[in-house]
Amino acid sequence: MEYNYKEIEQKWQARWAAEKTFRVKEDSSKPKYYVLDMFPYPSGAGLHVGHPLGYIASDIYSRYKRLKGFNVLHPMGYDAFGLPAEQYAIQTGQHPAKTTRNNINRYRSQMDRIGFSYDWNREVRTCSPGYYKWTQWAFLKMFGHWYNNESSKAEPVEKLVAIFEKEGNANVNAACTEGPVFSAEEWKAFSEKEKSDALMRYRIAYQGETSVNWCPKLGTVLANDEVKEGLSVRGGFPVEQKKMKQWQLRVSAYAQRLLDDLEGLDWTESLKDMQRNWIGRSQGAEMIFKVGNWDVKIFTTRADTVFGVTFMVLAPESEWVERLTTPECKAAVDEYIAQTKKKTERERISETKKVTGVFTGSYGTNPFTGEKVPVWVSDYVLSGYGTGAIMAVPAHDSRDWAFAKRFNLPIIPLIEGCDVSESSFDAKEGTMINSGFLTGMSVKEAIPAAIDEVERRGIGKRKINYRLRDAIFSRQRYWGEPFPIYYKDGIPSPVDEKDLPVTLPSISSFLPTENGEPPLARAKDWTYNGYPLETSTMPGFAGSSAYYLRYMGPHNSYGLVSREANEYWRNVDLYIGGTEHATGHLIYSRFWNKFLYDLGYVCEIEPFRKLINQGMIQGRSNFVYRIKNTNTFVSYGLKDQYDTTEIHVNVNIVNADRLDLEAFRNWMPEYRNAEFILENGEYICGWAVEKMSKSMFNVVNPDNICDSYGADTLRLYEMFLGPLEASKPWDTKGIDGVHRFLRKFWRMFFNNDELCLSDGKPSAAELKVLHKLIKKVGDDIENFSFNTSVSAFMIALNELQTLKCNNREVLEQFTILLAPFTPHICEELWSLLGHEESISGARFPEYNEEYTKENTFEYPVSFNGKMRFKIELPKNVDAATAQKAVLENSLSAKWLEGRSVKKIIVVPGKIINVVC
RNA sequence: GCCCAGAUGGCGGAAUAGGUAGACGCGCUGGUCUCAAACACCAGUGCCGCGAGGCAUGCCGGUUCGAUCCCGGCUCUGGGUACCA
Repeated sequence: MEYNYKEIEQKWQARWAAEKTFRVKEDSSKPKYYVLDMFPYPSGAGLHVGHPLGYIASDIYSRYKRLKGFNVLHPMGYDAFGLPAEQYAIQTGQHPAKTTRNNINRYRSQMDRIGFSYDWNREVRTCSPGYYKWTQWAFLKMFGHWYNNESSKAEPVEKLVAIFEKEGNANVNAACTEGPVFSAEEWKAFSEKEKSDALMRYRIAYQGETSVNWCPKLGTVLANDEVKEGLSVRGGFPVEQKKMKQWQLRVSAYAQRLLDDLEGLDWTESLKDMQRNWIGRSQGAEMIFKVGNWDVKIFTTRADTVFGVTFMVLAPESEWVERLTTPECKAAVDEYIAQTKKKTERERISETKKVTGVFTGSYGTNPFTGEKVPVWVSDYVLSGYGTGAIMAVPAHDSRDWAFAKRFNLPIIPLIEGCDVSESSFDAKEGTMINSGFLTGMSVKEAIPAAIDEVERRGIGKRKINYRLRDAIFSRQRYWGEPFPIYYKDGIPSPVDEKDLPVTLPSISSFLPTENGEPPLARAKDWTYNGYPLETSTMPGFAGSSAYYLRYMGPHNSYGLVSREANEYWRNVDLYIGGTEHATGHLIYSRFWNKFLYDLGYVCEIEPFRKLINQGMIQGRSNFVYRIKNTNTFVSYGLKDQYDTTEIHVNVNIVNADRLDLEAFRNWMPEYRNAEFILENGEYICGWAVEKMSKSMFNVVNPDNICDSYGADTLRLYEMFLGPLEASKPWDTKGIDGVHRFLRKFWRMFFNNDELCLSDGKPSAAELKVLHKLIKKVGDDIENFSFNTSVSAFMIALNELQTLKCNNREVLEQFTILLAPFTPHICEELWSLLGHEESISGARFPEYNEEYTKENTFEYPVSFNGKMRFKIELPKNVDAATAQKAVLENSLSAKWLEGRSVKKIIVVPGKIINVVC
């Protein structure tokens, strides 16, 4: 009987679906385990072989955990709102809902072919109203809460109102937007609008004027993590800074908790580092500099360098600029600010080295020296960080140094022996000089001493700043969750919870309106109780922030997640996905979870206990070389003899870098009559590792691999390719070896087309092979070292083959071990072995050390210290010979001399353990 | 610039208590089977050398009886971040 993967895979995929093999329910009799994949955005291009890498790993782990007796929650869904579908809609007029549905169907059929063990009954789609109801619900909760720094948690706005009514806002310690202080009387006298505005500064979901990343090409604002190097991540369009009133989430309120709780997570250090850097905690001080009659607050982490301040700088957007600019300087300052406004983010970055700035005409007073220092404006100071104003210490800050050089401002060195003629001395080390009472201290002592003095004099205080900004939550787009907010006389008001979801209306065109409003403004009757509804929609990360909770009970209509389900499944035990979400989704999701935790809706402070980043599978492109102005192509090895152009060629008509000439001629009409210059009768293509993309003709579709090798081979091969976390190019060179292994495994069960197994007791040799494998595979899966476990299977199979093993028990256990990797073939063999139930209900074999023990013996020697070394010994060596061998042959004989060894443990041909 | 990770045959990669470097797979070479091919199986395969032997885990040094592994200093590659005061 031949290994017919096509038949086997179709058969078992159909059976799993029909028998709902992977459906799970809460079951308190079993320990739970929650394995989650980062759900995909269903793009029009479909899945390529890179996408399933993480899914295969998580599937193996899920199947393994089931064999280990766990109740495994392993769901899948779609992150279905987003820009590409809408851009496509603008181009083609097709409704994004329709293209999204088509793409999802395509994804689903591609995933089904690979044989994943998802509980599809729990599928979620972020764009379905039943799902986004809960995204809107969470938003309303955030709108209805504020962050109390005293209790370090979110509390209802009603409580805040009660405080305002009693004593105003002077003593409220909240994470909030700066604004005026008011008394209880003033609060009571406020108009509705004023009250709304005051509360808005406290809400966790709030509307506020802020400088945003505006992408004119996409017609929308973007969050910081959606912009890379001044270009939009989606589309790569330029982004500029613009002040706009936008919905925002007060993520910054949670900065410290997001930082602290990283400690308890089983994530890689590098990923935690990325989050730490993104949160960017820095400890320093706020200090007041008098400028005329004004108190200008600056933030610094180097209070110790205050004696070296030679000027001050304001951000162009700072509110101080207008007040501090003298009439004589006004024209120049206005001109400078107009120029910076025109620059895009990209230009600002690319011009990093160009130092620009302008003098305001005002002078500030150094609070320590009393000296007057000029106040400048420059775009190297950011309005969004600290106070938007700095004290400049050119001797010890490279940016200040560059600025001082450019504008000829004095540079005063403050650290003994430092040379600031060519560059600043930024390191926090050395002994202070020229620094009044700080002189003679080390920098490490001086920093806190300076801050203490600042606090003692009442000219400032300790302050911790975070780089993490509040998340901008509005998008001026159609294909996203509508906000459950309407405007009553201009006051943003929440839609009643019972009226959720606010469903996305159908509209005629997906473009902004003539007067620049978002597409939702085109919707007829976009109102709530007669009042206009918000016209922007939520960003992509809204729907992905709490989806892992919804999987716990996606059909319940009374809550995001039921208490019972949440208390059973708790949080994600294993999360697999790409690093690209390190500073986006993984921050937002943690924030969202913590907020819901504060409100008592979820029982764990962190959503994802363990996280693995699978590497990217890159494309391996192939090239042909056309001799210029001809239709002749020259093989890679001979191309240097001609003047050629390198052309990408479809990798699907290239096999092991050999071009299929006929297929090439048929590939495109222009190559119909192509001529070739071959080497050794073959056309060899050049190659390069690049991103997998359509335009480079290097996309490999998993369907093709399933056709020609089968899903089991694809699964096994993707794991065999290398460590899960490593990025690697897709290369089918080794796939035959993996396929060969499966065929060999299949043949172990048969003799002349007949199932042929012996029922006797396994031999000692067979048991040794089997139990070594049980140990190795179990350990490897636990450590996500799937590539080495595939090798272990190959080695074990070779050994069993050498032993001519056809023992039923041994092969049955081997099948169970292999089942998580290649479930189809294992199900088939399992059923041929007479089992009626799916192999997923089997138990992972128990490892028995007895079977794998080496021939070990111990005997006393004398020696101090403890060490191990290796030595070659003949088989069946006796103790005396062994000792002699150790002393004579070992590289360590010299070292052993004169020491007293107590005991040496010998394994023939292997390790000898020497104990003191 | 800063932070993180990595560098091992012709190739992907093993070796994670400091102890036979190169497992396993690909590729390549030779052989068996076959009319032939495919499949399968057997043997060989780090480099140099006819050989004995020598050299080998990016480079330079150190610790150790012994270093791919630990320490110091470089080089290069990949990822993150970018005026965050």
